[in-house]
Amino acid sequence: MKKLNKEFFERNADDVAKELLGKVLVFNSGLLKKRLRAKIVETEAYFDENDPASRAVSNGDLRATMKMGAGTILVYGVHNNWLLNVVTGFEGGASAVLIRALEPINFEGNCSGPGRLTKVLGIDKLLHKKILGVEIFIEDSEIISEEEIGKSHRIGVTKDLKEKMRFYIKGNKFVSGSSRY
DNA sequence: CATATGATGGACT
DNA sequence: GTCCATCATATGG
Repeated sequence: MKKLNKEFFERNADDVAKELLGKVLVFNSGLLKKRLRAKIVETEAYFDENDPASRAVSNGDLRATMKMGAGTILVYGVHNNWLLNVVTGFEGGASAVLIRALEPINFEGNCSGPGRLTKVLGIDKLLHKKILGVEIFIEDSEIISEEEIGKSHRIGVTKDLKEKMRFYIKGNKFVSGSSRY
């Protein structure tokens, strides 16, 4: 199975977010000495200064990180959680895709939620600003058709865009969900 | 150093 | 649906 290359991420964040559904996230856990694999089932797209929900607006470090090359890993800490993102678009632009939920393939754990999945995998800010490829990368896999992709507003965001920027695989039980969603 | 701030999660009505 | 504990940053003095 081939790794997704940089070109895959050098596109609009919403396109990347949609196509990332069904792909396989691979995380080489040095701590567990194990290669963890999980299917991406839920994502969100974030943009630049024009996106009121993006932390690129108010956070200098995140803005700088999102303007780095496509395929850069961005780890955002909020509340007591780490959220895993991948920088998208071209260098100089500020956009990223947030990985919100995973379906575990070769391990056990509740990965239905951006904070949960990082906790289960053991991801923290050590990965911040690293490039997708060694510790963590994404493999090409099944393609989710447009009809199978559900869309909604982004979660927990105070000021969201009119556009629906959250994408998930319809009917997948690993998609994060509760009364709040 | 002090303080404000949540891309959350979980408990509760 | 609402409420709130919690804590690693970012930022300003």
